[in-house]
Amino acid sequence: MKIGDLAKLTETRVETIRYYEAEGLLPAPARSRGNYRLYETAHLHRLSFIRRSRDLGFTLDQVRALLRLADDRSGSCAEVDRIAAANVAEIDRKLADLKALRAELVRHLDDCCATTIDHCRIIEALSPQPK
Amino acid sequence: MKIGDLAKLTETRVETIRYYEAEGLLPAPARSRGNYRLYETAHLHRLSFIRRSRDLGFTLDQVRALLRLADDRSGSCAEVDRIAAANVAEIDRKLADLKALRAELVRHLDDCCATTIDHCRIIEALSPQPK
DNA sequence: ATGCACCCTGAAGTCGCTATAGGGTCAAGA
DNA sequence: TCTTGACCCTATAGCGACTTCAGGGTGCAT
Repeated sequence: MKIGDLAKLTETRVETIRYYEAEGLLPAPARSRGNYRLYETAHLHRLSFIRRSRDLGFTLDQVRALLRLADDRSGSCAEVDRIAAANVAEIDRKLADLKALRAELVRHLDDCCATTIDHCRIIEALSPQPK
Repeated sequence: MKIGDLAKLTETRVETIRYYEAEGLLPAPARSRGNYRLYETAHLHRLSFIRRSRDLGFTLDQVRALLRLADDRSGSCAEVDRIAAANVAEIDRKLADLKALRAELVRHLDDCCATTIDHCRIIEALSPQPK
């Protein structure tokens, strides 16, 4: 399987696959006579795992750790849980931040009567000295 | 006022202030005999505006636009509203994504009995071929 | 004169890709 | 046989918004 086929199957850009290889996330595959990368099913599985992890918000470093952990089938999954829980905690922080942000922005937007800058509540909210 | 003082007043790192200057967001201040940057109150106001905007999730490009708009006190604030509304829309997209992410992660975490990798629901969820 | 906190510049590093330049490979069609 | 076109290769630079680093200079107190 060539890189373009793998890209289509995993909905990953070709450049991203090469990037993962350079980053050591995906093992370097065999090469054809014409120096094309030739992938096996194992690569497809590994790349799918990586993409799925990324979709769930794990960083590449976390993916690296998850891959390492997943390879030891008899190991404890406590560390996996820890990584996933850390991810949830991180998401919760972002959610809280974004909600507060949104509330503040909407408040100013609602206040703003949309006339001139001089009376714009948004600019006013951003300015250090209240008019 | 030296750069460190300005940094403290605005809770901004010194390097970030210099970065804003290089990016044209903050005008270059006068210099002391020893080549230290000497800031005026106007700089403090402008930097506060920038930081507040960044805190509200605006990109540096948006901040640039807001600063330009804010300078024309008699102009219309419709454009300001547009930028803020775009920001809210962006935040809403991020919120939706994060909520979905969180739900999926938590679901797998709840399922996981925390024994070995071989039975770990999280690893399983990430793996392409269900065990 | 020495130490220390602060300041300077310029360049490189961060994350996770994406894009660009400049080429090579390979199968099908004229 | 030649050419077209889709695909592949490497190496390098770019993105946003900073942060870090290397290698110095300044200014004040002891």
